[in-house]
Amino acid sequence: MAKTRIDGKTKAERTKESIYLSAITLFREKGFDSVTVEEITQAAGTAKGSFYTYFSTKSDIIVEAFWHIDAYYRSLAPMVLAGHDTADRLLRFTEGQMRYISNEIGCDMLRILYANQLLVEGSDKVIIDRSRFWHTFIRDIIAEGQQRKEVHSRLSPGELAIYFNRSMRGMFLDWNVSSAATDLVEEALRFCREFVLPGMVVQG
Amino acid sequence: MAKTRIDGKTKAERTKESIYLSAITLFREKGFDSVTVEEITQAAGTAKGSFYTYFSTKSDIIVEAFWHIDAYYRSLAPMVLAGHDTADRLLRFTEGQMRYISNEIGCDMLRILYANQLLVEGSDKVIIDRSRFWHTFIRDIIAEGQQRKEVHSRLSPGELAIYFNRSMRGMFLDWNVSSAATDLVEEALRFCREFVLPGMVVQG
DNA sequence: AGTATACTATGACCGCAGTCAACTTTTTTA
DNA sequence: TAAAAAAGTTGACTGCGGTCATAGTATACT
Repeated sequence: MAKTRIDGKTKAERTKESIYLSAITLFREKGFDSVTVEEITQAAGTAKGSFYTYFSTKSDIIVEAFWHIDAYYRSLAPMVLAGHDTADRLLRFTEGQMRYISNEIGCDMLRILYANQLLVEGSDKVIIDRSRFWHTFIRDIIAEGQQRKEVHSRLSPGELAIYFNRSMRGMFLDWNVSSAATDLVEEALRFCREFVLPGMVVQG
Repeated sequence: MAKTRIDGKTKAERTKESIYLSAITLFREKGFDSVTVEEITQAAGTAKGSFYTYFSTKSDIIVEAFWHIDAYYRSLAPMVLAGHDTADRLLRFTEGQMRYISNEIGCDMLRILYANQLLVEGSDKVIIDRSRFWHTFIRDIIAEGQQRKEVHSRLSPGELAIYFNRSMRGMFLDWNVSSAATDLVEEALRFCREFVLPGMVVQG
């Protein structure tokens, strides 16, 4: 007998989703640190122990949320690909990304994500995963750039994508450690345009 | 009346140092997570509460240790400045730095440091502090490079130093999140030589 | 010296993330 | 459909980082 489904979801799926949604809502309302796991499960109508059936740490909620961000990045694709050359495309993507992170995600959630990725071993490393759209999209833009002779080819597209995204992670880190003291979009575009891109794109 | 000193140190200084040394020793022996604050203070011959008279979190011990690292970076200066051009110098510094971090500090301590800098607000942000030798030394190398026309001058030396070091923080982050899956020295030199420097130094 | 003031030390206590053994419900097996 | 196995649920419990009121001890003041 197949699993009983309500609204197309098994009981487990519904419990997990309920916990996830309660958590996200509470984090937004009160901030990560001011929410307890007990509070989350109470809001979700279940017991504390159930949280750990579906998530291995409190911050895993945020990791889960970041796996979903690719959907947003995908939605940027048309606007990004409308850029007339590789540098323009990478700048467009960066602008969209930074705007989303600083406006929708926020410094605090990014902070928790990065700390999780550093401290929690064995968890999926969403920030460096190469199967994410963030990576493959940048890689494909670079690959096309190389074909157009707009990007140097001392390195493969995959490697260049890793290095480009690594630089952006450095940007995120600095922004976070400085407690969002600067405007992320502005600062990232400058960093990208003046520092990162000149080494990638042919000429300037 | 001046403070009573023993071995040139006040009582407070001796207590703090004793706690610091016990902590560092225990972290090395058992790893950060397996050491409790109580254990540290016991080894230091004092009470748990005293730890928080001198340090505001357990990980502050590691932050303290990182302020001292500049002494090591300083010792690298002659070897670095023997480099025949700016790119060579930056590579030499990077090699020394990465070798030190991966051999002497280790992935785990770096992990704790970065997590601390992300999570603990109000603490001194040692990883991005611009008065540190790490920053000023790189800045000065770049400034000389600009005078020699080896480095482009779209950006000031200070800004270029921030961007260069930001890239290295991205490197540290990736290395850490991947749990030191690659050789830091090798990977950082490649990243630096093939990706970061080409955008800074004139020509290639 | 004797008192006031600042600095230093203490450990019981608190809050919360994370664990776990017992329990309930669902699914599979026969 | 009944028994066995697996999946999901529970909340009391543990361990530890961090706090705080209290106590102790130096230094400064008169």
